[in-house]
Amino acid sequence: MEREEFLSLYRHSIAHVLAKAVIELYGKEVQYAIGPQIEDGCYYDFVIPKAVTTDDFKAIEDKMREILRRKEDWTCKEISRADALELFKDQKFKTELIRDLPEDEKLTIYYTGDDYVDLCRGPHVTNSQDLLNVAFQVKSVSSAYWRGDEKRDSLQRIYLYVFPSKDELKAHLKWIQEALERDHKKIGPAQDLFMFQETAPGMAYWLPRGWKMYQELLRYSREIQDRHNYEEISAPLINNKKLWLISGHWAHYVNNMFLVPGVTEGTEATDSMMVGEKNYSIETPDTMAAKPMNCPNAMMAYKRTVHSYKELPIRYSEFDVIHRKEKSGQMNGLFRVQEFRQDDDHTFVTEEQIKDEILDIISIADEIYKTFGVTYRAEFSTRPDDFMGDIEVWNKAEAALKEILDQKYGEGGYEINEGDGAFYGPKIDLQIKDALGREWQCGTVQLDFQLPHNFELTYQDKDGSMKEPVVIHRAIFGSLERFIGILTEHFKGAYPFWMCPYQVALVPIREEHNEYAHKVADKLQAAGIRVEADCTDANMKEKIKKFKMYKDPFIVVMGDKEAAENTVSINVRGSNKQIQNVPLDRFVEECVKMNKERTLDLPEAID
RNA sequence: GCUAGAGUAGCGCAGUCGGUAGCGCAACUGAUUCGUAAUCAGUAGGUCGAGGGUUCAAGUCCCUUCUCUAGCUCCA
Repeated sequence: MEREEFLSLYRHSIAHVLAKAVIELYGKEVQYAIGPQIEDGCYYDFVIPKAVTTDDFKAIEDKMREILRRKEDWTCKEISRADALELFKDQKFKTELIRDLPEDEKLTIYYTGDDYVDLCRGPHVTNSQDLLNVAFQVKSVSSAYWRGDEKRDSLQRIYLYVFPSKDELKAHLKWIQEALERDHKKIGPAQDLFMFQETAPGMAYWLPRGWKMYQELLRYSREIQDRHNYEEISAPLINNKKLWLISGHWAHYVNNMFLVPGVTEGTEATDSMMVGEKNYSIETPDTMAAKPMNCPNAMMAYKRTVHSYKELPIRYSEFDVIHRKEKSGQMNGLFRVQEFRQDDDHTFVTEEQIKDEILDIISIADEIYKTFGVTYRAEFSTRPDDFMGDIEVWNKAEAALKEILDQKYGEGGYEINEGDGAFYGPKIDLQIKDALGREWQCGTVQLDFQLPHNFELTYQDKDGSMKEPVVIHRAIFGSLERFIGILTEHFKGAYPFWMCPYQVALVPIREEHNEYAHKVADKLQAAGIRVEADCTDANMKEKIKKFKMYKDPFIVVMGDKEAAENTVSINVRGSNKQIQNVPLDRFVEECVKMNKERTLDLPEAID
């Protein structure tokens, strides 16, 4: 049997055992919904009269083991729709599932023993005995909405780890443990890169070391964008409500925006407005809002003057700070924050230019991701039901995107999410995994037919007629914050040389070697290398320990010998060996080269 | 927002049955001047996330609230 099938069979069967255990523990009034397998096990969704907590995990596991030891037979039966409805008449979720299946669908049910039955396609084991060697453990409990809809029932979801053997379960738990050590929320503050503080939830403080890295990423982004003829702008961080009314954000996004209420003395709050079912009455004519996106300002920058078709594409990039208010419980370290910068761009193109422009964007993405050695997965999201604009334009745009994706990743080399595009246009998202295997959207390329329309943007075409440009929104890092979070976990805090806050750390052995240390520091600095030195009277082991903690790529120790011979002794990050007797000039040269080439790995030797 | 968990010195943690808050590292002072990840000695550091309640007495029990973590939903 293939491993996949094996896992599926066992994990899915264990889910049934979990449901049976929960019912035996908490009574017949338990409502059980669905229990699929997932990457590291399975889960099952329930309505349980009591809240399940970590204290209950052991009881659940024990009950499951007890059930397995009964060695009950699993029997499968085909059943009519009517009989199924009768059988599950007390189970509201099962009833809904049955009703949603096509009339002629053959229904199967599985009995585990004779007192537990579940609606299920199967297949399953034939006797609980087959599951006795399977290793499982309750992982966690969380709330989950029935059918993923927050307006419907809130269920208790119990997650299990399930593996074919104890060893594999153990290995998996160890992997999780190691992943936690890569956690950027631990590494970041430990290396003095960034921190969070209660008075500004979801908004990072960038500390001196982290800010150096941040600036380095910006520098890299600018370097590439210059090469591709992007022009950088910067625009107001807060804008009057009028702008958001035009862009549509007030109607579609106001719940995610930080408002700056009007405070002009004597101004009546006359301008109340219904958004959904909420009445915003605090507004005055001078109500402002922090920008959650850069697009409206970019539209205004374009609109300041008339444009000829000869000017297009026009690429306005910007790195301004944006704010998005999130519901509590949604924040997650740097992965999900309320204040961040994107490597954002709005490109204004003619319809004919869409394809070439997107090819160029993808080539930029490939270049950038390759520099970091991270891999990504592309997702294509197409026209949703509530789309706006001309369906012909949509079709053309989707066809163009699809052609690019097929060409680039091959058919089936990317995921298609039908109907998942934005109401204003289709999009391509680039997803990257974190240490725990969770995927985060980083890069995004979105076509927009709506904003140019709302802002009445035009260009004058060859024949003298005024036409509407298409806007491409794109970001490669996505948000700098999220990307740095991803990189931190990817590199476990040992970043590539070129982006490290400090690239070389200097350790003079005794105070009399400080003079030589200053000379080395000056030389490196003059060559554009970020260098830090510890010229205190601490002993060298302490100095080395501190710089190891910061994961500086090169720790250079210098004593009598080095000062006399004008050389350096290099302790390379990740290795206990030293590279000795390297002439100072040769070392500087090597550092400059690594910066220029943005080398991923550190050298084992410097000849 | 929902479910569960967590919050004690800068960091990592201990604190039993409710009885005056402790350890290690880091910091500071002094000694040590050292060849590749923890030299020695001393000193200082806390409104126990915040607010309220119970009690003679609360880090500990109860309520409210904030922040963080995992997951759900939503998103870059």
